[in-house]
Amino acid sequence: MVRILEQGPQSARKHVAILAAAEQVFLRSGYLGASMDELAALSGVSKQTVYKHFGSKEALFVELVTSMTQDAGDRVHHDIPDPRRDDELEPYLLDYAERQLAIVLTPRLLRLRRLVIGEVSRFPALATALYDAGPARAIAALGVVFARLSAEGLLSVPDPDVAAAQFNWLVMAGPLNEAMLLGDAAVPTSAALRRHAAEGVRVFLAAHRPTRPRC
Amino acid sequence: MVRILEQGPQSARKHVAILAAAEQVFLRSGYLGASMDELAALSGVSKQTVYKHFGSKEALFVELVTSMTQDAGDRVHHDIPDPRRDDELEPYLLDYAERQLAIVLTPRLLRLRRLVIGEVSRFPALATALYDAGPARAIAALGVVFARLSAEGLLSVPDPDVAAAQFNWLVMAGPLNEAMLLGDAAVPTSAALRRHAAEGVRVFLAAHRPTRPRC
DNA sequence: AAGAGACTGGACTGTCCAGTCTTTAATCAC
DNA sequence: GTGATTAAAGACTGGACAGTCCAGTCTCTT
Repeated sequence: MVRILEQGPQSARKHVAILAAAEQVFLRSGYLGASMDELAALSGVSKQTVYKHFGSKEALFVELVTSMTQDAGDRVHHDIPDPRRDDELEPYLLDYAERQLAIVLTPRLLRLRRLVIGEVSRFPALATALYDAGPARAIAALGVVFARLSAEGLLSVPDPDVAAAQFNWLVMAGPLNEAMLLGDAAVPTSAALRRHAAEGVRVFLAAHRPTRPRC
Repeated sequence: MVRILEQGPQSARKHVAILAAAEQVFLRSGYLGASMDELAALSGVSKQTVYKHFGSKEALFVELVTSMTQDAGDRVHHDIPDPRRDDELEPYLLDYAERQLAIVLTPRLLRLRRLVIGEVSRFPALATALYDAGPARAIAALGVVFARLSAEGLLSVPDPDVAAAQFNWLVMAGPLNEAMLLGDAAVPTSAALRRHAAEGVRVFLAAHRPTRPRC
């Protein structure tokens, strides 16, 4: 066999090939619907090799889902700036909302989410991990920012974490729940998402901007 | 329906027994994980009878899910009063929010939702039906109310349907998404849900109450 | 170059399952 | 009461699938 690209040791290459095939097969067919035979064929590797690398269908599934979950969670929390002045607040929230929407509404992640939700009773730990790496992490990070903004008087929130959760869902919930049930094709265009984000930010700021002295 | 009744009460009893067993088995094990043998045994009926009544696993699943979806949708929209005066507004929204939360966060409906989401690619129509009977219907109904309230000056919303969606998700999204991923045990107590609803209503009204003349 | 370990292909086991078929029991007409 | 019709029970079929096994080949390291 002539190999054009020698990308490191064979074993490592097969490992990632198996993971790539697993992603495709599991996301398409679900946990029970996925066949290890098909998966092995798709990764261009023998079944034995799959079992050598991952032990069992269950273990492969768990490893795939946790790694996808971690990656996605990390991607969201990558170099977010911090608003300092009052006129930076709205653009900051807008940017944050658009960024989060763009990532979470990726077809790949939507399918992952559906898969994990459908398997909650079989793999509760995977769902918890997704919640922690997703909404929980995002809300916590936002809560920290809101707490500071509130202390500095740029924002008036009684409870920063509550406000963070409200902002998060105000922006995310509509498109996310639509996408969950109506399929990947129901994800709005990025222009529509930008408008949606702007409406969420507007309401949030209308409720939480510090009251200015009257008259 | 008529056909069933014509076949005598015994047949009708078996029909509902099968549906009850199907609910239990499908909600516990998922579509692929559910076994028709187990389902038949649980309903105290032979497999032949199951197939006589429903034709196939797929047909039984579709009928079960659509009927549960319809029932749930109808239950939410049952005798909702209408706010007339300004001081009725907040109690109305609170009551609506609590009611909606109480119904949607039922373990039975949560499991149904997980099941349907997990089967989006296999049964897209079921998911669409759930979206229409759930969020879409709730938001549309709320939009009508908000439009009237806005026309009467009790509320200040640029777009009633957008506001309705925002209110809906402000109230529902947090608990619902938690429940989706963290399991039925993660549903807050009704007291906690009442507080959560109150916070949602507070923010919504802070953003949308008509501006009063100052000083 | 050579040994250690990874990989292959495919056959194989045991299990499970949707859906059907045959046999048995019940129900009706007369 | 008897014969005909219908429903039910559960055995059965064909196929799929996770995971194992094996004999022989290939790849990496030293």
